[in-house]
Amino acid sequence: MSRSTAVERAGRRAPTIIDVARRAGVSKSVVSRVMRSEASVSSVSRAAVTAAAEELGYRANAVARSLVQRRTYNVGVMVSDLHNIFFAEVLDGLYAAAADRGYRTLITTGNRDPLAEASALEQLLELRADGVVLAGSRMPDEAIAAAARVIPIAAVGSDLRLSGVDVVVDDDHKGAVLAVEHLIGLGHRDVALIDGGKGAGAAERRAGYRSAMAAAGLGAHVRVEPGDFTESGGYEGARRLLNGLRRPTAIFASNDQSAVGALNAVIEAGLNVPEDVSLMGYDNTALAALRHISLTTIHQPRNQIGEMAMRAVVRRIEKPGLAARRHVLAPKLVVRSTTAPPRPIG
Amino acid sequence: MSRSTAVERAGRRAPTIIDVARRAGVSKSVVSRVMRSEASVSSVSRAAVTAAAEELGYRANAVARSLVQRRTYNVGVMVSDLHNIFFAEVLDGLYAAAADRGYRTLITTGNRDPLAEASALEQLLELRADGVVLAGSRMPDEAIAAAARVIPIAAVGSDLRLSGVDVVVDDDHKGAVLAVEHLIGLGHRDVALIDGGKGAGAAERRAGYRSAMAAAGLGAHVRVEPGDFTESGGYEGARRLLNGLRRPTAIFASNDQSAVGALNAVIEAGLNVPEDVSLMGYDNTALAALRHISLTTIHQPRNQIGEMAMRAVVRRIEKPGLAARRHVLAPKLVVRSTTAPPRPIG
DNA sequence: AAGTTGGTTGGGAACGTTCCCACGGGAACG
DNA sequence: CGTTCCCGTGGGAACGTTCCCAACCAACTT
Repeated sequence: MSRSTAVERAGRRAPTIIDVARRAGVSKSVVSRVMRSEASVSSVSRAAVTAAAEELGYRANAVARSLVQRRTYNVGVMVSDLHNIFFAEVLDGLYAAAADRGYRTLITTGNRDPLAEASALEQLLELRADGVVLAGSRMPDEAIAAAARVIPIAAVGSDLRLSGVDVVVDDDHKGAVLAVEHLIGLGHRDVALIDGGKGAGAAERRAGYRSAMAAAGLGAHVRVEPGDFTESGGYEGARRLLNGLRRPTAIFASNDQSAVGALNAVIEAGLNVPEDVSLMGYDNTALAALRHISLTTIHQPRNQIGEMAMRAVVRRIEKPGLAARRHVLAPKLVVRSTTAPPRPIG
Repeated sequence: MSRSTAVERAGRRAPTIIDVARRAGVSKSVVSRVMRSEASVSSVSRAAVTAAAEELGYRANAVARSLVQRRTYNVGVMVSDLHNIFFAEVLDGLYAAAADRGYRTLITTGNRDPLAEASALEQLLELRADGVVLAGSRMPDEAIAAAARVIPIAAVGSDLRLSGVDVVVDDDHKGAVLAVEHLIGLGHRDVALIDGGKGAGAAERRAGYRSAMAAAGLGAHVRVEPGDFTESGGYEGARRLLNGLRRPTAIFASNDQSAVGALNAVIEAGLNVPEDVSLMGYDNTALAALRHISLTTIHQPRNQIGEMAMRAVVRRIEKPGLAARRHVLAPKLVVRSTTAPPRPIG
């Protein structure tokens, strides 16, 4: 087999720093200095190099640079599920924060498959990313911990408790408390929860629901209906709740997706939202904001979550000694049209 | 300044092929051969190398490999907007096709900003991606053409006509015809369009609407209401249509997002869908599938679009001489609950 | 006048691989 | 028994940069 690659056979190779140097009549060192906009280059040389580079269509080779610098200025982001719009805004925050600090963001995904996630992470390590952000990972803790020994890692959207990994989470417990307090404040007593099962943050939300109910003296009214963060899970859960003996006057679904399913079940049962049943979601996704749905929900500062995660990783890239931390952000209540006081008794 | 990088100061450097060779008692060549699973290595050496690599936690350095091979086996994907769930499924297709062919997928985004898109593309070129897929790009044609001279490029989700760039599109004209024929087949005559403005595919959908109406002898009933592919655009458009003199019995919105806005306007006007007004969208996004919305729409084979695009790029990476092509895929009608025959007159 | 300084330049080593070539030794062959 | 062949191996060059060091020249200082 010939030494030349497919790409090269195409035509001429991409110009290198040497080609530019030759054309500009200077040494490769000068070209390198101009490209990195270092100060100590005469304006004559600088102009010659700039012109030559322009004429040749020269583009710096990040691969070679990374090799010699032993760092890439890339931060890898492993997104468990690109279908989940939640992560889109997190990515916005990640991007902005990375760009601010002179880093690029490289996205890979595991398509919700732990095995694929592990291989995506492995890929990032082979590419020698300087740091990694895991968004909603479902990998086993030990796999993450092993990687964290090699490279700074931050995790968002999954509440793992690993030393050596920065974790950025919304305070789901507090968010759930906010939701339940809102409903109780409207006068509801029979507030049921549609659970999120093993989903990210579901346990905290459940605990928040329980403690807010207890704090209001409504411990006896606690009712947790199984669910799984999906629309159909919400639908089924709401149906069971509505067919039950004591129909709740308010339903708190663990996320917006399942709240939309629940909304449908309520309407199918011939009931009105919010007159007959109040309904809440969690996450404040684009779904909740749709006029046609207009769901009262809890907002997570997604953008800020991404920003914090990137900041945490970069901080530890640049000062490798530092310890990883846990960053907790405050959620916010967003009132829309699906919650109202319960019908007066009688 | 010291030569050592931040990463290195942390602790020991990542092990190299040389470290493995020393520990296994062989030369670096043998290690390299084992890592690339080449045949001509004795089983003894192979075992020694494997063990040594394992013990040291050796991981191949893709940066160094890319440098010497003059190719990275990375295909860059520039997604104009990660918030658009449409692209998530395209990405699935891209990923699967890339993995099949031994390539990795690197995602970047331009956040709908042409300038940011251009710099994202530039970044991919500096990283020496072997090829690029543009998903929904809004960059000027000339910028794309310039890049296409350097590297194989495929575009999806935007219907540019550039030689040197593979283009994969859904046949939007045909999709619109499908939609209108469905409505006409149900008995509708007053079918209005909520337009997509300058959005990707909007012009073709408009043309398809017009020609299907004309073909059915309903040219006089053509009514194109401005819109912009957003929910609020759909809402406003539908309001204007419903307040007009001759209220349409069916509304074809240029995408699902605007159809949901229109749905809301119809309901607000005290009308029922589909009894009073039939409603169609386009794209078959997750939104349309929600029980609560259950929108009749046109399905684009998103997964397949991604697959085709990746296949096209890889084909030209491996045979640089080949010409770029245009690939057109067929859309499909998906009937749900928002379309029905019009009310009988009288 | 000689030394010092500072700005500018060029060359060589290094980064961690892959690829090519050469070499040695045993098996197969004549 | 000598030649040829093949398998396994090792070493050096190359990939395109950055970084360090040395060298040069002009201007300034003492």
